Amino acid sequence: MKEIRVLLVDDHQIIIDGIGALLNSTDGIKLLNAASNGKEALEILKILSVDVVLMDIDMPIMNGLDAAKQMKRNHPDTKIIMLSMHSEQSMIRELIQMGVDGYLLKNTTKEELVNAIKKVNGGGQYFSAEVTLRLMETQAERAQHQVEGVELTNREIEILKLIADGYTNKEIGVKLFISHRTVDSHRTNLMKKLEVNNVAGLINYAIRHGFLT
Amino acid sequence: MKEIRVLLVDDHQIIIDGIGALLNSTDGIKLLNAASNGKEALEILKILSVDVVLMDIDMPIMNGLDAAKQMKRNHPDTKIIMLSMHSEQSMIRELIQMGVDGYLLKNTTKEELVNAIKKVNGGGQYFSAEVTLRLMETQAERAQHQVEGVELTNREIEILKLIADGYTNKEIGVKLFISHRTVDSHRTNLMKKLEVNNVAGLINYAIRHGFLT
DNA sequence: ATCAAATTAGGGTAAATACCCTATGTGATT
DNA sequence: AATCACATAGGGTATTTACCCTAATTTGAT
Repeated sequence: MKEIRVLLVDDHQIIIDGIGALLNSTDGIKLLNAASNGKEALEILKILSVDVVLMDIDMPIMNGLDAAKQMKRNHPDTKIIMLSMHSEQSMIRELIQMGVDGYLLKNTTKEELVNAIKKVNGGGQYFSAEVTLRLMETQAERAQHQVEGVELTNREIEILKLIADGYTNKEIGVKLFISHRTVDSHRTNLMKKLEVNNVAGLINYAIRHGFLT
Repeated sequence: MKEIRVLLVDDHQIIIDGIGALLNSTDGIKLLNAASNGKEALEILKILSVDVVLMDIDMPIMNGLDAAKQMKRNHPDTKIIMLSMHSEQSMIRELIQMGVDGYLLKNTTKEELVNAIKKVNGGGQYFSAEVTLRLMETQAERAQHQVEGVELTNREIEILKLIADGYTNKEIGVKLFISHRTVDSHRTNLMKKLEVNNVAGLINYAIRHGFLT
């Protein structure tokens, strides 16, 4: 039987080493190069033939979300499993709509990981039980702000980071040499785009999308 | 030469499996049971003799910070290496003052990990280069709110979570059947305890200490 | 039984945010 | 030339937060 060619994408070297050690001792799975962010992963996909991409969501330079989007466009046959260290409630729906084939939460075991890789390689989907649960809960309870396809401008991201760092509009204005009213405008636009209505919502978004180190 | 007995503490099963696979293939290191939170780890320490504890900071039930504090009190000979997935700026000083023997950031390699374990087992300290750098930067630039030995009450933690979820004082009051002025009192106390002065600071604390799933 | 901590709650005020609105300049695209 | 996205900025207002203060009640521990 042909080996499943797996590309590992994670900015945590220790996880690459760890999962690498796990998968290399598994028959039927061949681990290719590892990439430390989405951009690198896309470069590798241009060169190598990959069956399954195992990718973290939170990464610098290019996050897993954007990377998955591009991969599905350029390499529709390559399967993608997202491996998330947090449990991002609202993002899961977006990923599924995007066509991601699997989603594993942090408390995955070696067995589940191997199982998931084999399943998606065979054309199936694999979502851990916790994800499925959370999905239904999201559907039922929450107003589920999906915020699909939202794009923030550079200035907005810059200001979002400063808000998350605890600076007030006035302080941000001084820092960026603009009026605090302008900062307020950006803040309002951010909240409208992200469908939240206070600073807590903004920060939660910033965290989920890796704007905070 | 005697093997180094290592206890792994992490709530991410995949990391336990991964690092487990790494360390089991390393001569001179014997991996004991793994624990998924600080409380479990302390239970294991009561029973087994452990040379080095390798522990994540963000964990449910009992986080790495509190666990390390207790370990240093009850088992002063056991060495502790903190393994952090984020890069928490302000926490590092606190850990060092607490007597933690090593601190590794997420982008650690297998080599560095093994190196660190051997070094602290021999009575030394090991801090990754990035940590040292960040430490000096913290010392120079930031106001470095250390917040050492701060303890939050159950009610405070409950309210902190709700604030981080984006609820206003009024909404929290309705939820908990108390006056919004009481919520404000708790909010004020939280900010005083944590030495921050707005909701962003509170949320950042909540995240660093794993109060947010 | 007593004491300390936790939780409750309010008075008062200044600052900041949230949320409407309009409007201008700039640079890229068509 | 016209359009559009972006960044800029202000008017106005209601709400919320931040930060002082005091104080009563509850709860748990010695």
